[in-house]
Amino acid sequence: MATGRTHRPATRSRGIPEATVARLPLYLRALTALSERSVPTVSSEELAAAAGVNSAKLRKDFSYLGSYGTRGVGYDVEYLVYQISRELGLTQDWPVVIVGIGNLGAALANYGGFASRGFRVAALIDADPALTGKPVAGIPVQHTDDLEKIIKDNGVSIGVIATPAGAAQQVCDRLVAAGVTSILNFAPTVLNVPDGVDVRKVDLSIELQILAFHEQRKAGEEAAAEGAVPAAATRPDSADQGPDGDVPAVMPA
Amino acid sequence: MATGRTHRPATRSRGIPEATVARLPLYLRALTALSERSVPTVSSEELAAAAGVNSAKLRKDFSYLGSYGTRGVGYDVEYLVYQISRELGLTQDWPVVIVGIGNLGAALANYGGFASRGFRVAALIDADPALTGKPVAGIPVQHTDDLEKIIKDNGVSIGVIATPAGAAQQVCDRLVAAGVTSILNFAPTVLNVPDGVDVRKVDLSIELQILAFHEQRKAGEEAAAEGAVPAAATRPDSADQGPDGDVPAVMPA
DNA sequence: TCATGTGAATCTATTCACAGCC
DNA sequence: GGCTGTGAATAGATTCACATGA
Repeated sequence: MATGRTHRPATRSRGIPEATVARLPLYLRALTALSERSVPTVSSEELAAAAGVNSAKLRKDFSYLGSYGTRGVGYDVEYLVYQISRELGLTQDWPVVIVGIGNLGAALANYGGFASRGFRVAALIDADPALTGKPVAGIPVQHTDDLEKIIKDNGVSIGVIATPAGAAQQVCDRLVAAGVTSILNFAPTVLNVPDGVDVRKVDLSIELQILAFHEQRKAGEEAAAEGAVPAAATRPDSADQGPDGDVPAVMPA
Repeated sequence: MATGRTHRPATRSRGIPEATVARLPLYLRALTALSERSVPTVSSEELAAAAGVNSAKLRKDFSYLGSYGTRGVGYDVEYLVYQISRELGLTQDWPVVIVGIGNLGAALANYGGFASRGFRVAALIDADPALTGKPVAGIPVQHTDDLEKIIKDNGVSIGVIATPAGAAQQVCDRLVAAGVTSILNFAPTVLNVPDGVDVRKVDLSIELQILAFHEQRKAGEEAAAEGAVPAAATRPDSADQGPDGDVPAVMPA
Protein backbone atom coordinates (compact mmCIF):
# COMPACT_ATOMS: atom_id res chain seq x y z
CA MET A 1 0.00 0.00 0.00
CA ALA A 2 3.08 2.21 0.00
CA THR A 3 1.95 5.77 0.56
CA GLY A 4 -0.05 5.73 3.75
CA ARG A 5 -1.54 9.19 3.53
CA THR A 6 -4.38 10.54 5.53
CA HIS A 7 -5.66 12.60 2.67
CA ARG A 8 -9.25 13.82 2.30
CA PRO A 9 -8.73 16.89 0.10
CA ALA A 10 -11.21 19.11 1.92
CA THR A 11 -13.50 20.21 -0.91
CA ARG A 12 -13.30 16.80 -2.40
CA SER A 13 -14.88 15.56 -5.62
CA ARG A 14 -15.83 19.11 -6.52
CA GLY A 15 -16.24 19.41 -10.25
CA ILE A 16 -14.77 16.23 -11.65
CA PRO A 17 -15.43 16.60 -15.38
CA GLU A 18 -18.08 14.29 -16.74
CA ALA A 19 -15.66 12.90 -19.32
CA THR A 20 -13.31 11.94 -16.50
CA VAL A 21 -16.06 10.26 -14.50
CA ALA A 22 -16.94 8.19 -17.55
CA ARG A 23 -13.37 6.91 -17.74
CA LEU A 24 -12.89 6.08 -14.08
CA PRO A 25 -14.64 2.69 -14.44
CA LEU A 26 -12.23 1.88 -17.25
CA TYR A 27 -9.22 2.63 -15.10
CA LEU A 28 -10.76 0.71 -12.26
CA ARG A 29 -11.19 -2.37 -14.41
CA ALA A 30 -7.61 -2.23 -15.64
CA LEU A 31 -6.36 -1.70 -12.11
CA THR A 32 -8.40 -4.58 -10.77
CA ALA A 33 -6.83 -6.85 -13.36
CA LEU A 34 -3.38 -5.67 -12.27
CA SER A 35 -4.32 -6.16 -8.65
CA GLU A 36 -5.32 -9.75 -9.34
CA ARG A 37 -1.93 -10.33 -10.89
CA SER A 38 -0.43 -8.81 -7.73
CA VAL A 39 1.27 -6.01 -9.64
CA PRO A 40 2.20 -3.47 -6.94
CA THR A 41 2.67 -0.28 -8.97
CA VAL A 42 1.93 0.95 -12.46
CA SER A 43 2.98 3.96 -14.52
CA SER A 44 0.53 6.25 -16.25
CA GLU A 45 1.89 4.95 -19.53
CA GLU A 46 1.21 1.31 -18.73
CA LEU A 47 -2.17 1.89 -17.16
CA ALA A 48 -3.24 4.12 -20.01
CA ALA A 49 -2.35 1.42 -22.50
CA ALA A 50 -4.38 -1.13 -20.55
CA ALA A 51 -7.35 1.20 -20.41
CA GLY A 52 -7.08 2.24 -24.04
CA VAL A 53 -6.44 5.95 -23.51
CA ASN A 54 -3.32 8.09 -23.71
CA SER A 55 -1.23 8.77 -20.67
CA ALA A 56 -1.64 12.53 -20.60
CA LYS A 57 -5.38 12.15 -20.37
CA LEU A 58 -5.07 9.59 -17.64
CA ARG A 59 -2.78 11.78 -15.58
CA LYS A 60 -5.08 14.74 -16.01
CA ASP A 61 -8.01 12.59 -14.97
CA PHE A 62 -6.23 11.44 -11.83
CA SER A 63 -5.21 14.97 -11.01
CA TYR A 64 -8.88 15.78 -10.44
CA LEU A 65 -9.02 13.11 -7.76
CA GLY A 66 -5.91 14.26 -5.99
CA SER A 67 -2.21 13.51 -6.09
CA TYR A 68 -2.25 9.79 -5.73
CA GLY A 69 0.92 8.97 -7.63
CA THR A 70 4.61 9.08 -6.79
CA ARG A 71 6.86 11.02 -9.15
CA GLY A 72 9.50 8.90 -10.74
CA VAL A 73 7.64 5.74 -9.74
CA GLY A 74 3.99 5.59 -10.71
CA TYR A 75 0.77 4.69 -8.93
CA ASP A 76 0.22 2.19 -6.18
CA VAL A 77 -2.31 -0.22 -7.62
CA GLU A 78 -4.21 -1.15 -4.45
CA TYR A 79 -4.35 2.40 -3.25
CA LEU A 80 -5.70 3.66 -6.57
CA VAL A 81 -8.29 0.88 -6.72
CA TYR A 82 -9.53 2.04 -3.36
CA GLN A 83 -9.53 5.74 -4.22
CA ILE A 84 -11.37 5.30 -7.49
CA SER A 85 -13.85 2.89 -5.93
CA ARG A 86 -14.56 5.41 -3.24
CA GLU A 87 -14.87 8.24 -5.73
CA LEU A 88 -17.35 6.23 -7.77
CA GLY A 89 -19.33 5.31 -4.70
CA LEU A 90 -18.57 1.63 -5.00
CA THR A 91 -17.56 1.16 -1.40
CA GLN A 92 -21.22 1.08 -0.59
CA ASP A 93 -23.94 -1.28 -1.67
CA TRP A 94 -26.37 -0.20 -4.39
CA PRO A 95 -29.55 -2.21 -4.64
CA VAL A 96 -30.81 -2.22 -8.23
CA VAL A 97 -34.12 -3.30 -9.74
CA ILE A 98 -34.50 -4.55 -13.29
CA VAL A 99 -37.88 -3.90 -14.88
CA GLY A 100 -38.80 -5.95 -17.93
CA ILE A 101 -37.60 -9.53 -17.75
CA GLY A 102 -37.55 -10.53 -21.39
CA ASN A 103 -34.51 -11.77 -23.23
CA LEU A 104 -32.52 -8.70 -22.38
CA GLY A 105 -33.73 -8.36 -18.81
CA ALA A 106 -32.81 -11.97 -18.18
CA ALA A 107 -29.40 -11.43 -19.74
CA LEU A 108 -28.86 -8.46 -17.45
CA ALA A 109 -30.01 -10.39 -14.39
CA ASN A 110 -27.50 -13.11 -15.23
CA TYR A 111 -24.74 -10.64 -15.91
CA GLY A 112 -21.88 -11.21 -13.52
CA GLY A 113 -20.85 -7.57 -13.55
CA PHE A 114 -23.87 -6.68 -11.49
CA ALA A 115 -22.93 -8.68 -8.47
CA SER A 116 -19.39 -7.42 -8.38
CA ARG A 117 -18.41 -3.91 -7.45
CA GLY A 118 -21.16 -2.68 -5.25
CA PHE A 119 -24.28 -3.52 -7.20
CA ARG A 120 -26.87 -6.01 -6.08
CA VAL A 121 -29.96 -7.07 -7.98
CA ALA A 122 -32.60 -6.40 -5.34
CA ALA A 123 -35.56 -7.40 -7.49
CA LEU A 124 -36.76 -8.37 -10.94
CA ILE A 125 -40.07 -6.89 -12.05
CA ASP A 126 -42.26 -7.72 -15.01
CA ALA A 127 -45.81 -6.95 -16.10
CA ASP A 128 -46.51 -10.49 -17.30
CA PRO A 129 -48.38 -12.43 -14.59
CA ALA A 130 -47.14 -15.66 -16.14
CA LEU A 131 -43.63 -14.74 -15.08
CA THR A 132 -44.50 -13.78 -11.51
CA GLY A 133 -42.78 -16.06 -9.05
CA LYS A 134 -40.59 -17.70 -11.68
CA PRO A 135 -36.92 -17.50 -10.76
CA VAL A 136 -34.54 -15.82 -13.17
CA ALA A 137 -30.89 -15.94 -12.23
CA GLY A 138 -32.07 -17.32 -8.92
CA ILE A 139 -34.32 -14.37 -8.17
CA PRO A 140 -38.11 -14.72 -8.34
CA VAL A 141 -39.77 -12.26 -10.70
CA GLN A 142 -42.27 -9.94 -9.03
CA HIS A 143 -45.26 -8.26 -10.59
CA THR A 144 -45.31 -4.64 -11.70
CA ASP A 145 -48.21 -3.96 -9.35
CA ASP A 146 -45.81 -4.15 -6.44
CA LEU A 147 -43.20 -1.88 -7.98
CA GLU A 148 -43.59 0.98 -5.51
CA LYS A 149 -43.47 -1.29 -2.49
CA ILE A 150 -40.40 -3.12 -3.82
CA ILE A 151 -38.53 0.15 -4.40
CA LYS A 152 -39.32 1.45 -0.95
CA ASP A 153 -38.74 -1.76 0.98
CA ASN A 154 -35.34 -2.21 -0.59
CA GLY A 155 -34.26 1.43 -0.57
CA VAL A 156 -33.59 1.23 -4.28
CA SER A 157 -32.26 4.36 -5.97
CA ILE A 158 -31.06 2.85 -9.26
CA GLY A 159 -33.45 1.27 -11.74
CA VAL A 160 -32.77 -0.54 -15.00
CA ILE A 161 -35.47 -0.39 -17.67
CA ALA A 162 -35.46 -3.27 -20.14
CA THR A 163 -39.08 -3.11 -21.23
CA PRO A 164 -40.40 -2.50 -24.75
CA ALA A 165 -40.22 1.10 -25.86
CA GLY A 166 -43.93 1.63 -25.36
CA ALA A 167 -43.84 0.83 -21.66
CA ALA A 168 -40.63 2.61 -20.78
CA GLN A 169 -41.89 6.10 -19.98
CA GLN A 170 -44.66 4.79 -17.78
CA VAL A 171 -42.29 2.49 -15.90
CA CYS A 172 -39.87 5.37 -15.60
CA ASP A 173 -42.53 7.65 -14.10
CA ARG A 174 -43.45 5.04 -11.52
CA LEU A 175 -39.83 4.38 -10.60
CA VAL A 176 -39.18 8.07 -10.14
CA ALA A 177 -42.36 8.60 -8.15
CA ALA A 178 -41.30 5.74 -5.89
CA GLY A 179 -37.93 7.35 -5.21
CA VAL A 180 -35.54 6.12 -7.88
CA THR A 181 -33.12 8.87 -8.91
CA SER A 182 -30.88 7.07 -11.41
CA ILE A 183 -32.08 5.14 -14.42
CA LEU A 184 -30.29 2.99 -16.93
CA ASN A 185 -32.52 2.78 -19.97
CA PHE A 186 -32.26 -0.01 -22.51
CA ALA A 187 -35.53 0.81 -24.23
CA PRO A 188 -35.18 2.76 -27.48
CA THR A 189 -37.00 5.86 -26.24
CA VAL A 190 -36.16 9.25 -24.88
CA LEU A 191 -37.23 9.33 -21.25
CA ASN A 192 -38.56 12.49 -19.66
CA VAL A 193 -37.55 12.84 -16.05
CA PRO A 194 -37.66 15.68 -13.52
CA ASP A 195 -34.51 17.53 -12.51
CA GLY A 196 -32.33 15.63 -10.14
CA VAL A 197 -32.90 12.30 -11.86
CA ASP A 198 -30.06 10.93 -13.96
CA VAL A 199 -30.72 8.85 -17.02
CA ARG A 200 -28.18 6.95 -19.04
CA LYS A 201 -29.21 5.07 -22.10
CA VAL A 202 -27.85 2.05 -23.87
CA ASP A 203 -29.17 1.81 -27.37
CA LEU A 204 -28.10 -0.93 -29.71
CA SER A 205 -29.60 0.52 -32.84
CA ILE A 206 -28.01 3.92 -32.26
CA GLU A 207 -24.60 2.31 -31.89
CA LEU A 208 -25.09 0.33 -35.07
CA GLN A 209 -26.17 3.40 -36.97
CA ILE A 210 -23.08 5.28 -35.86
CA LEU A 211 -20.95 2.39 -37.07
CA ALA A 212 -22.83 2.33 -40.36
CA PHE A 213 -22.07 6.01 -40.87
CA HIS A 214 -18.35 5.38 -40.52
CA GLU A 215 -18.51 2.25 -42.66
CA GLN A 216 -20.14 4.22 -45.40
CA ARG A 217 -17.49 6.86 -45.17
CA LYS A 218 -14.75 4.26 -45.44
CA ALA A 219 -16.38 2.77 -48.53
CA GLY A 220 -16.67 6.25 -50.01
CA GLU A 221 -13.03 7.04 -49.38
CA GLU A 222 -11.88 3.81 -50.98
CA ALA A 223 -13.89 4.69 -54.04
CA ALA A 224 -12.52 8.23 -54.03
CA ALA A 225 -8.99 6.85 -53.83
CA GLU A 226 -9.67 4.91 -56.99
CA GLY A 227 -11.36 7.84 -58.71
CA ALA A 228 -14.82 9.10 -59.65
CA VAL A 229 -18.16 8.35 -57.93
CA PRO A 230 -18.53 11.52 -55.89
CA ALA A 231 -21.59 11.13 -53.70
CA ALA A 232 -23.52 7.92 -54.10
CA ALA A 233 -23.74 4.49 -52.59
CA THR A 234 -20.58 2.65 -53.45
CA ARG A 235 -21.23 -0.91 -52.37
CA PRO A 236 -22.46 -3.23 -55.10
CA ASP A 237 -25.15 -4.62 -52.83
CA SER A 238 -26.75 -1.24 -52.25
CA ALA A 239 -30.43 -2.03 -51.85
CA ASP A 240 -33.53 -0.27 -50.56
CA GLN A 241 -34.27 -2.23 -47.44
CA GLY A 242 -37.80 -3.08 -46.43
CA PRO A 243 -40.08 -0.38 -45.07
CA ASP A 244 -40.69 -1.10 -41.40
CA GLY A 245 -41.18 1.60 -38.81
CA ASP A 246 -38.57 2.18 -36.17
CA VAL A 247 -39.36 2.12 -32.45
CA PRO A 248 -38.55 -1.55 -32.17
CA ALA A 249 -39.47 -3.27 -28.93
CA VAL A 250 -36.45 -4.61 -27.14
CA MET A 251 -38.35 -7.75 -26.33
CA PRO A 252 -41.64 -8.79 -24.78
CA ALA A 253 -41.70 -7.94 -21.11
CA MET B 1 -42.26 15.42 -49.91
CA ALA B 2 -42.68 19.13 -50.42
CA THR B 3 -39.34 20.59 -51.42
CA GLY B 4 -38.26 18.56 -54.39
CA ARG B 5 -34.69 19.67 -54.60
CA THR B 6 -31.97 18.06 -56.59
CA HIS B 7 -29.36 18.79 -54.00
CA ARG B 8 -26.14 16.82 -53.59
CA PRO B 9 -23.92 19.46 -51.97
CA ALA B 10 -20.75 18.59 -53.84
CA THR B 11 -18.23 17.97 -51.08
CA ARG B 12 -20.87 16.30 -49.02
CA SER B 13 -20.56 14.80 -45.57
CA ARG B 14 -17.21 16.47 -45.10
CA GLY B 15 -16.42 16.79 -41.44
CA ILE B 16 -19.69 16.14 -39.70
CA PRO B 17 -18.74 16.39 -36.03
CA GLU B 18 -18.77 13.11 -34.18
CA ALA B 19 -21.18 14.49 -31.59
CA THR B 20 -23.59 15.32 -34.38
CA VAL B 21 -23.30 11.87 -35.93
CA ALA B 22 -24.14 10.35 -32.57
CA ARG B 23 -27.36 12.37 -32.43
CA LEU B 24 -28.57 11.70 -35.97
CA PRO B 25 -30.05 8.32 -35.01
CA LEU B 26 -32.01 10.07 -32.27
CA TYR B 27 -33.46 12.56 -34.71
CA LEU B 28 -34.20 9.78 -37.13
CA ARG B 29 -36.15 7.87 -34.55
CA ALA B 30 -38.20 10.91 -33.59
CA LEU B 31 -38.83 11.71 -37.24
CA THR B 32 -39.89 8.16 -38.00
CA ALA B 33 -42.44 8.35 -35.22
CA LEU B 34 -43.78 11.60 -36.70
CA SER B 35 -43.83 10.06 -40.13
CA GLU B 36 -45.93 7.18 -38.87
CA ARG B 37 -48.39 9.66 -37.47
CA SER B 38 -48.38 11.32 -40.90
CA VAL B 39 -47.14 14.61 -39.55
CA PRO B 40 -45.95 16.52 -42.62
CA THR B 41 -43.62 19.14 -41.13
CA VAL B 42 -41.96 19.82 -37.82
CA SER B 43 -40.14 22.76 -36.29
CA SER B 44 -36.71 22.53 -34.74
CA GLU B 45 -38.33 23.25 -31.41
CA GLU B 46 -40.78 20.36 -31.62
CA LEU B 47 -38.31 17.88 -33.03
CA ALA B 48 -35.70 18.83 -30.48
CA ALA B 49 -38.20 18.22 -27.68
CA ALA B 50 -39.03 14.79 -29.12
CA ALA B 51 -35.37 13.90 -29.39
CA GLY B 52 -34.48 15.26 -25.97
CA VAL B 53 -32.05 17.97 -27.07
CA ASN B 54 -32.31 21.74 -27.38
CA SER B 55 -33.33 23.34 -30.62
CA ALA B 56 -30.15 25.33 -31.23
CA LYS B 57 -28.13 22.17 -31.13
CA LEU B 58 -30.50 20.44 -33.49
CA ARG B 59 -30.38 23.27 -36.00
CA LYS B 60 -26.63 23.38 -35.84
CA ASP B 61 -26.51 19.62 -36.36
CA PHE B 62 -28.75 19.83 -39.40
CA SER B 63 -26.71 22.69 -40.79
CA TYR B 64 -23.82 20.25 -41.25
CA LEU B 65 -25.99 18.11 -43.49
CA GLY B 66 -27.20 20.98 -45.62
CA SER B 67 -30.10 23.41 -45.64
CA TYR B 68 -32.99 21.04 -45.46
CA GLY B 69 -35.49 23.27 -43.67
CA THR B 70 -37.77 26.08 -44.73
CA ARG B 71 -37.51 29.35 -42.84
CA GLY B 72 -40.70 30.32 -41.14
CA VAL B 73 -42.06 26.81 -41.57
CA GLY B 74 -39.82 24.01 -40.34
CA TYR B 75 -38.61 20.72 -41.75
CA ASP B 76 -40.38 18.34 -44.09
CA VAL B 77 -40.55 15.11 -42.14
CA GLU B 78 -40.31 12.61 -45.01
CA TYR B 79 -37.55 14.53 -46.70
CA LEU B 80 -35.49 14.71 -43.53
CA VAL B 81 -36.00 11.03 -42.81
CA TYR B 82 -34.55 10.28 -46.19
CA GLN B 83 -31.63 12.68 -45.89
CA ILE B 84 -30.61 11.46 -42.47
CA SER B 85 -30.99 7.82 -43.49
CA ARG B 86 -28.79 8.44 -46.47
CA GLU B 87 -26.23 10.30 -44.40
CA LEU B 88 -26.08 7.44 -41.91
CA GLY B 89 -25.76 4.89 -44.69
CA LEU B 90 -29.08 3.25 -43.90
CA THR B 91 -30.33 3.24 -47.47
CA GLN B 92 -28.16 0.24 -48.01
CA ASP B 93 -28.19 -3.17 -46.41
CA TRP B 94 -25.64 -3.99 -43.72
CA PRO B 95 -25.19 -7.67 -42.96
CA VAL B 96 -24.16 -8.16 -39.34
CA VAL B 97 -22.83 -11.17 -37.47
CA ILE B 98 -23.30 -11.74 -33.76
CA VAL B 99 -20.58 -13.73 -32.05
CA GLY B 100 -21.40 -15.28 -28.70
CA ILE B 101 -24.94 -16.56 -28.45
CA GLY B 102 -25.49 -16.64 -24.72
CA ASN B 103 -28.24 -14.76 -22.92
CA LEU B 104 -27.17 -11.46 -24.33
CA GLY B 105 -26.39 -12.68 -27.83
CA ALA B 106 -29.81 -14.28 -28.00
CA ALA B 107 -31.42 -11.08 -26.77
CA LEU B 108 -29.62 -9.15 -29.49
CA ALA B 109 -30.61 -11.68 -32.16
CA ASN B 110 -34.22 -11.28 -31.12
CA TYR B 111 -33.98 -7.52 -30.97
CA GLY B 112 -36.39 -5.98 -33.44
CA GLY B 113 -34.22 -2.94 -34.03
CA PHE B 114 -31.77 -5.04 -35.97
CA ALA B 115 -34.11 -6.00 -38.73
CA SER B 116 -35.37 -2.48 -39.25
CA ARG B 117 -33.36 0.32 -40.73
CA GLY B 118 -30.79 -1.36 -42.90
CA PHE B 119 -29.34 -4.01 -40.63
CA ARG B 120 -29.73 -7.72 -41.20
CA VAL B 121 -28.48 -10.50 -38.96
CA ALA B 122 -26.48 -12.50 -41.48
CA ALA B 123 -25.26 -15.13 -39.03
CA LEU B 124 -25.02 -16.15 -35.39
CA ILE B 125 -21.73 -17.65 -34.28
CA ASP B 126 -20.80 -19.47 -31.09
CA ALA B 127 -17.90 -21.60 -29.89
CA ASP B 128 -20.12 -24.14 -28.15
CA PRO B 129 -20.66 -27.18 -30.42
CA ALA B 130 -23.85 -27.97 -28.52
CA LEU B 131 -25.39 -24.82 -29.94
CA THR B 132 -24.35 -25.41 -33.54
CA GLY B 133 -27.36 -25.83 -35.76
CA LYS B 134 -29.83 -24.76 -33.08
CA PRO B 135 -32.03 -21.92 -34.27
CA VAL B 136 -32.06 -18.69 -32.27
CA ALA B 137 -34.51 -16.06 -33.45
CA GLY B 138 -35.07 -18.32 -36.44
CA ILE B 139 -31.41 -18.35 -37.44
CA PRO B 140 -29.30 -21.48 -36.97
CA VAL B 141 -26.19 -20.91 -34.88
CA GLN B 142 -22.92 -21.67 -36.67
CA HIS B 143 -19.64 -22.74 -35.17
CA THR B 144 -16.73 -20.40 -34.60
CA ASP B 145 -14.53 -22.56 -36.80
CA ASP B 146 -16.39 -21.24 -39.82
CA LEU B 147 -16.15 -17.59 -38.78
CA GLU B 148 -13.85 -16.48 -41.60
CA LYS B 149 -15.89 -18.21 -44.27
CA ILE B 150 -19.14 -16.77 -42.93
CA ILE B 151 -17.74 -13.24 -42.94
CA LYS B 152 -16.47 -13.52 -46.47
CA ASP B 153 -19.44 -15.33 -47.97
CA ASN B 154 -21.83 -12.73 -46.59
CA GLY B 155 -19.68 -9.66 -47.20
CA VAL B 156 -20.00 -8.72 -43.52
CA SER B 157 -18.29 -5.54 -42.40
CA ILE B 158 -20.00 -5.09 -39.02
CA GLY B 159 -19.55 -7.56 -36.19
CA VAL B 160 -21.15 -7.70 -32.75
CA ILE B 161 -19.18 -9.31 -29.95
CA ALA B 162 -21.24 -10.73 -27.10
CA THR B 163 -18.79 -13.27 -25.80
CA PRO B 164 -17.23 -13.43 -22.33
CA ALA B 165 -14.46 -10.92 -21.76
CA GLY B 166 -11.77 -13.57 -22.07
CA ALA B 167 -12.73 -14.52 -25.62
CA ALA B 168 -13.41 -11.04 -26.96
CA GLN B 169 -9.96 -9.99 -28.16
CA GLN B 170 -9.39 -13.25 -29.96
CA VAL B 171 -12.78 -13.09 -31.66
CA CYS B 172 -12.09 -9.48 -32.53
CA ASP B 173 -8.76 -10.37 -34.14
CA ARG B 174 -10.39 -13.04 -36.26
CA LEU B 175 -13.23 -10.77 -37.31
CA VAL B 176 -10.80 -8.06 -38.33
CA ALA B 177 -8.53 -10.48 -40.17
CA ALA B 178 -11.57 -11.73 -42.07
CA GLY B 179 -12.47 -8.24 -43.20
CA VAL B 180 -14.75 -6.74 -40.53
CA THR B 181 -14.05 -3.03 -40.08
CA SER B 182 -16.68 -2.05 -37.49
CA ILE B 183 -17.22 -3.74 -34.18
CA LEU B 184 -19.84 -3.33 -31.52
CA ASN B 185 -18.40 -4.76 -28.33
CA PHE B 186 -20.56 -5.88 -25.42
CA ALA B 187 -17.76 -7.69 -23.63
CA PRO B 188 -16.24 -5.76 -20.74
CA THR B 189 -12.78 -5.47 -22.27
CA VAL B 190 -10.76 -2.91 -24.15
CA LEU B 191 -10.28 -4.21 -27.67
CA ASN B 192 -7.10 -3.52 -29.60
CA VAL B 193 -7.71 -3.03 -33.28
CA PRO B 194 -5.61 -1.72 -36.17
CA ASP B 195 -6.20 1.70 -37.66
CA GLY B 196 -9.22 1.90 -39.88
CA VAL B 197 -11.33 -0.34 -37.66
CA ASP B 198 -14.03 1.34 -35.58
CA VAL B 199 -15.01 -0.03 -32.22
CA ARG B 200 -17.95 1.06 -30.14
CA LYS B 201 -18.57 -0.46 -26.78
CA VAL B 202 -21.63 -1.02 -24.69
CA ASP B 203 -20.77 -1.69 -21.12
CA LEU B 204 -23.38 -2.21 -18.49
CA SER B 205 -21.11 -2.03 -15.51
CA ILE B 206 -19.51 1.19 -16.68
CA GLU B 207 -22.92 2.79 -17.03
CA LEU B 208 -23.93 1.66 -13.58
CA GLN B 209 -20.74 2.98 -12.08
CA ILE B 210 -21.30 6.37 -13.65
CA LEU B 211 -24.79 6.42 -12.18
CA ALA B 212 -23.43 5.40 -8.80
CA PHE B 213 -21.03 8.32 -8.89
CA HIS B 214 -23.87 10.77 -9.40
CA GLU B 215 -26.05 9.03 -6.82
CA GLN B 216 -23.32 9.36 -4.28
CA ARG B 217 -22.93 13.01 -5.07
CA LYS B 218 -26.65 13.58 -4.59
CA ALA B 219 -26.55 11.85 -1.24
CA GLY B 220 -23.55 13.94 -0.26
CA GLU B 221 -25.28 17.16 -1.20
CA GLU B 222 -28.37 16.29 0.77
CA ALA B 223 -26.19 15.67 3.77
CA ALA B 224 -24.30 18.90 3.18
CA ALA B 225 -27.58 20.78 2.98
CA GLU B 226 -28.42 19.49 6.44
CA GLY B 227 -24.95 20.08 7.81
CA ALA B 228 -21.86 18.12 8.85
CA VAL B 229 -20.62 14.78 7.46
CA PRO B 230 -18.05 16.13 5.02
CA ALA B 231 -16.69 13.17 3.10
CA ALA B 232 -18.05 9.83 4.09
CA ALA B 233 -20.78 7.43 3.09
CA THR B 234 -24.11 8.95 3.94
CA ARG B 235 -26.60 6.16 3.34
CA PRO B 236 -27.56 4.14 6.38
CA ASP B 237 -27.02 0.90 4.48
CA SER B 238 -23.42 1.70 3.67
CA ALA B 239 -21.67 -1.65 3.68
CA ASP B 240 -18.41 -3.06 2.44
CA GLN B 241 -19.54 -5.30 -0.36
CA GLY B 242 -17.93 -8.64 -0.99
CA PRO B 243 -14.51 -8.84 -2.63
CA ASP B 244 -14.94 -10.38 -6.07
CA GLY B 245 -12.72 -9.53 -9.00
CA ASP B 246 -14.05 -7.53 -11.88
CA VAL B 247 -13.83 -8.73 -15.48
CA PRO B 248 -17.20 -10.43 -15.26
CA ALA B 249 -18.21 -12.64 -18.14
CA VAL B 250 -21.28 -11.40 -19.92
CA MET B 251 -22.52 -14.95 -20.24
CA PRO B 252 -21.21 -18.29 -21.45
CA ALA B 253 -20.70 -18.32 -25.17
C1' DT C 1 16.91 10.27 -13.43
C1' DC C 2 12.32 9.42 -14.13
C1' DA C 3 7.34 9.83 -14.20
C1' DT C 4 3.89 12.67 -12.06
C1' DG C 5 1.11 16.82 -11.98
C1' DT C 6 -0.36 20.88 -14.25
C1' DG C 7 -0.49 25.49 -16.58
C1' DA C 8 -1.01 26.84 -21.35
C1' DA C 9 -2.40 25.87 -26.03
C1' DT C 10 -5.41 23.59 -28.91
C1' DC C 11 -9.32 21.32 -30.46
C1' DT C 12 -14.22 20.14 -30.11
C1' DA C 13 -18.84 21.00 -28.78
C1' DT C 14 -22.55 23.87 -27.10
C1' DT C 15 -25.06 27.95 -26.68
C1' DC C 16 -26.24 32.62 -27.92
C1' DA C 17 -28.37 35.87 -30.68
C1' DC C 18 -29.73 37.66 -34.81
C1' DA C 19 -29.53 38.22 -39.99
C1' DG C 20 -31.89 36.17 -43.73
C1' DC C 21 -35.68 34.21 -45.94
C1' DC C 22 -40.22 32.23 -46.52
C1' DG D 1 -44.33 37.11 -37.98
C1' DG D 2 -41.91 33.15 -37.42
C1' DC D 3 -38.39 29.82 -37.91
C1' DT D 4 -34.18 28.47 -40.05
C1' DG D 5 -29.23 28.86 -40.61
C1' DT D 6 -25.02 30.47 -38.88
C1' DG D 7 -21.24 33.55 -37.31
C1' DA D 8 -19.48 34.71 -32.78
C1' DA D 9 -19.02 33.69 -27.88
C1' DT D 10 -18.59 30.42 -24.42
C1' DA D 11 -17.75 26.17 -22.26
C1' DG D 12 -15.60 21.78 -22.12
C1' DA D 13 -12.14 18.25 -23.26
C1' DT D 14 -7.74 16.91 -24.99
C1' DT D 15 -3.05 17.40 -25.83
C1' DC D 16 1.39 19.55 -25.21
C1' DA D 17 5.45 20.31 -22.81
C1' DC D 18 7.92 21.01 -18.85
C1' DA D 19 8.61 22.31 -13.93
C1' DT D 20 8.45 19.62 -9.83
C1' DG D 21 9.66 16.40 -6.56
C1' DA D 22 10.49 11.59 -5.18
